Amino acid sequence: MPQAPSKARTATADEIRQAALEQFARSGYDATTMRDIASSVGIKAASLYNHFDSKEEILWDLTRAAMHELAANRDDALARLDPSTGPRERLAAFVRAHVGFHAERRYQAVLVNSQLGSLSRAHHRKAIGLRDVYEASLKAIIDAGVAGGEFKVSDAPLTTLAILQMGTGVSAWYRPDGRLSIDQLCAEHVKLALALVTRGPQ
Amino acid sequence: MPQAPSKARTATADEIRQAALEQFARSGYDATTMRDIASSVGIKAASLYNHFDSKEEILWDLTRAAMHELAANRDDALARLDPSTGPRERLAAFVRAHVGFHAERRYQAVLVNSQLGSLSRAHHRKAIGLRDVYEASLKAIIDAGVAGGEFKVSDAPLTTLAILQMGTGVSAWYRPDGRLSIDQLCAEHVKLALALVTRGPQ
DNA sequence: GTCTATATATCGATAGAC
DNA sequence: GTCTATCGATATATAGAC
Repeated sequence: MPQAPSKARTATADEIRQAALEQFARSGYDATTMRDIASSVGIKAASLYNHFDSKEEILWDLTRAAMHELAANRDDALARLDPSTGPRERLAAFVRAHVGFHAERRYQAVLVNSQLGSLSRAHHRKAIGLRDVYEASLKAIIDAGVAGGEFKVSDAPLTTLAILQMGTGVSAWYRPDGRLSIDQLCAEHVKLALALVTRGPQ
Repeated sequence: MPQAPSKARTATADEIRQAALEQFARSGYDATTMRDIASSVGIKAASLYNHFDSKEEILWDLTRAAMHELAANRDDALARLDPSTGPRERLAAFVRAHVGFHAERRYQAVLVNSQLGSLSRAHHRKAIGLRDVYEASLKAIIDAGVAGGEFKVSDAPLTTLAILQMGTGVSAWYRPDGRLSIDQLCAEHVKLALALVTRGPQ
């Protein structure tokens, strides 16, 4: 399958991606220099320009890939469900995919959650568009649950953001050697999300 | 009452604080230059050093103040409650204070939530300490509710982070001319938080 | 306390040899 | 595709006149 219009997928370019992703996520885009990235790869800064046109192009390449993979991860999870699956299981699948991504691929998640402001205006707009579509896909699941009577929420847009935000925050503190496994983390977040759409007698 | 060991409270220093806070929050610490801040105040960059020793000192002054005011805001809200008030109302008061701060003073909130990494190591450690204490104060409310049987949670530490994270996210998207007033926003978040600690039959 | 002028450092990016 | 060398811009911060 042909590649989307990003740079060629050479071994060195992938090493640059990996080094830049880790450093952008850990130190921030502005605090990371082209010399830092090159040093991690074992080459000189000038050589980076044989693979990417600019520092911002590296950030956009990584951001765009991360957001597409986040969406693909959700699509995979939902596609495995039977078409007749109800909103509760659809919400659970979304939350498992969302939280799993934010734990397992936290560098990509941190990039998407905190470095969009360093993109060029044009790329920033595209990123916001992708984010809006992602949010809308959760909103649709919640709306369907409300329409069918399975969910009860006081404010659907706010509940959507709250569920996303709980999972997004995982990327800021999750560590592979932490108290909870990723599976446990996802399971707990499914319970939390279901509690938010299941207003019992309080 | 004598001032804590930050810089003197002169009119110009406060103008610098205001300009720096807004620009650090909107553009990020690294992307904001001393010239930018000075220009907003109507002076030259060199003159900033008559009021602050360094750019990082401005950031720390703002961050420290924001975190102390966030805690004071919570203390005020809890102090207004009768000592015999139960966990549900204590949690509600905490969430109202937390979300209200993140909406009403969103520049300060953004600083605390996304610019800690630009602090010096020593200041960063202090900030993390303040954050941990703040998180622990919510955890204590939840633990008390669980111990008394009013709350039911599957994982108290994770529930604590989830409630904080929902409110923290507000600072990223809230706008004064938005759909919900701050009071409405706080009320909705109280409902969300109570749902997370009130596991009814799902 | 503000200014002009500048020190010193480092940034992203380019030129051209190999 | 990598390197050395460097450009040009800009950053934080300082020195010293007023």
